[in-house]
Amino acid sequence: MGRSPCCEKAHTNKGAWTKEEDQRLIEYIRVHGEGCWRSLPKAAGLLRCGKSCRLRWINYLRPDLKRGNFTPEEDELIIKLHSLLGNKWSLIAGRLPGRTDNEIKNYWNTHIKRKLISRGLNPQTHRPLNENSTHLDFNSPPHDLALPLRKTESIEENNCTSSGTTTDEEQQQQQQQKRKENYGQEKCNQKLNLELSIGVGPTQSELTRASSNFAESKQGVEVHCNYQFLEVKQGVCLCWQLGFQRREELCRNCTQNSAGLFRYCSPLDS
DNA sequence: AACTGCTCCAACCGCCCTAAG
DNA sequence: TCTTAGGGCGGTTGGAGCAGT
Repeated sequence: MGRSPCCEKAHTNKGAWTKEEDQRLIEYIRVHGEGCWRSLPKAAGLLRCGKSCRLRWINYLRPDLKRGNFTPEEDELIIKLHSLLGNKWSLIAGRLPGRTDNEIKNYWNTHIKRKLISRGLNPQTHRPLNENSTHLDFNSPPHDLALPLRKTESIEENNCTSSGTTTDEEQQQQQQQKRKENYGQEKCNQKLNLELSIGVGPTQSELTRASSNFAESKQGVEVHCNYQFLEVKQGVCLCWQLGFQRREELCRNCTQNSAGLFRYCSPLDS
């Protein structure tokens, strides 16, 4: 049994919004406020999916949106935040008032990627393009790591292909693939208590202090973040947890603070 | 003018998470 | 504890607009 669709697709409009639809949506939200997107279209007299209404409002109609080109300061802030957060566009957008995750995502894909490449940097890793990849890759588990089956993983979940039949080997491959895909997320969600933070320098005292917030100017765009810190639970080197370090002892990338927590620390610009 | 290729971005899709029952 | 609806998110797509030929 699959999930029921979010709306009756046969009776909804798709594609570009008309001015009339925009006006109806704006007017409805002005009177009733945001919320309950599923029932909104009917109440507002719109032949649209609730999700579509939400997207239209959040990405285009919201009155607090800042339209227009990104400033160089915003460019740099996005780059810095991406180097820390990866493709967490909503988190990045949260640091750029008036910008939406969709807008930033599009801008990243169309402008900033190229900008970084022209600087000789890999847009995903923020490291030099010609450098051998030795950084922490949160999306790939170590090759030799035996990954346990998740509790929620069922055979039914994995044994169907588009043709409807699979061999045992295919099933195993699919399960392994799925586990690999889940690995990075799982590491972050379950085993690591990651505290992302941006600081101003590499010293130990600053490491402690740097669990803090961004150093922001009045406009919230001037950010000093030459280093990235990832903090993990007591007594375990982060690199070991991720499988990049064979022994639990401290590796060269991690430092231990006074609370016994291990931090991964690497310069963003290196 | 017509065609082609490229860029940009609004919108959609499908999955995941979470709160409520 | 389990199920499900609803919201949120990241990845992808499609089409409008523009430049080059």
